Amino acid sequence: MPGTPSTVDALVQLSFTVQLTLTRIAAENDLSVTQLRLLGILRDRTPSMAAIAEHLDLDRSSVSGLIDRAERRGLVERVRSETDARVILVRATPEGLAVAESVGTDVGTRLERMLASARPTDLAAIVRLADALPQFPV
Amino acid sequence: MPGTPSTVDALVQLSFTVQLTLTRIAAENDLSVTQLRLLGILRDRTPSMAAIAEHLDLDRSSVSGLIDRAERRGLVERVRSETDARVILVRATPEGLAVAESVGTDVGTRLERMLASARPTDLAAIVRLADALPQFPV
DNA sequence: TATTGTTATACTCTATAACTATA
DNA sequence: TATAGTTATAGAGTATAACAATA
Repeated sequence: MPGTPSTVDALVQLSFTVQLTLTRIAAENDLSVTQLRLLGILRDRTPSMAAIAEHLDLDRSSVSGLIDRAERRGLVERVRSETDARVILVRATPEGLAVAESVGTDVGTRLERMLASARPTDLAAIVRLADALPQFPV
Repeated sequence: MPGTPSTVDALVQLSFTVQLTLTRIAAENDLSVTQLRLLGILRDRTPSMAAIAEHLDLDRSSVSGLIDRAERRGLVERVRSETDARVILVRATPEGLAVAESVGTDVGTRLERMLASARPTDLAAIVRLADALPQFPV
């Protein structure tokens, strides 16, 4: 009984539990989940506005506002591309990086604690599933 | 290697994939994810405003607005409780129920399709995990 | 012409604080 | 006093449409 209702229900429930954890950690740091995701991206990249939009599956106009607010808070900065004058690159500030590190550690700690009682073989299944599934749904 | 980074990463990624699916299905039906969840709750219940707030982990004032908008669109209706004059119960209209059914089927279909290539034993693990984990995180 | 990013606008979602009505 | 719900307000997030600058 592979793709049964109970499987789908479990997946949705699991997803909301994770999202609620992320929402709370974000709120504790005065951030939204979207800002959290943004900082996660900027930990190891300096992407263009367009690349961020694609990554977050948002319209470019939404990203403009997102970066405006993050910039106003000193978390990121806009940098002109030197090879294409149309392009704006977004880079985390030192403070932004510090917040990203701290929040990332927090997420790890909280979710690991949540998983503490689970069977190791079930956790291995999660990793296999995430690898097998398309990151962007059809 | 139970609660390792890779496990946490997989869980977060899985969660965002599911959320993206839900967001898209909601958008196709001109709904938000929150309205989707609301309709899901009202499929088999007629809860009070306070009960909805608890279920969705929202402030009561947020639920007031949520129900305002759903009511304006003819999806739900407010009903006075007959046992406590302070309480307002929320009931899905026939149209709201129809939308809830349709969307519910859609979610099932899309997620099952997404899971089609997964191993049955991994899906069983998902169900066990969802059962074992606290629905409301610590 | 096509692409990148912004702005104007409008809406949903959310919380805090102050309020009314009922228990 | 305590609880249920609403309103006013403020801000974040999001999309669509129209725009300017650059390729």
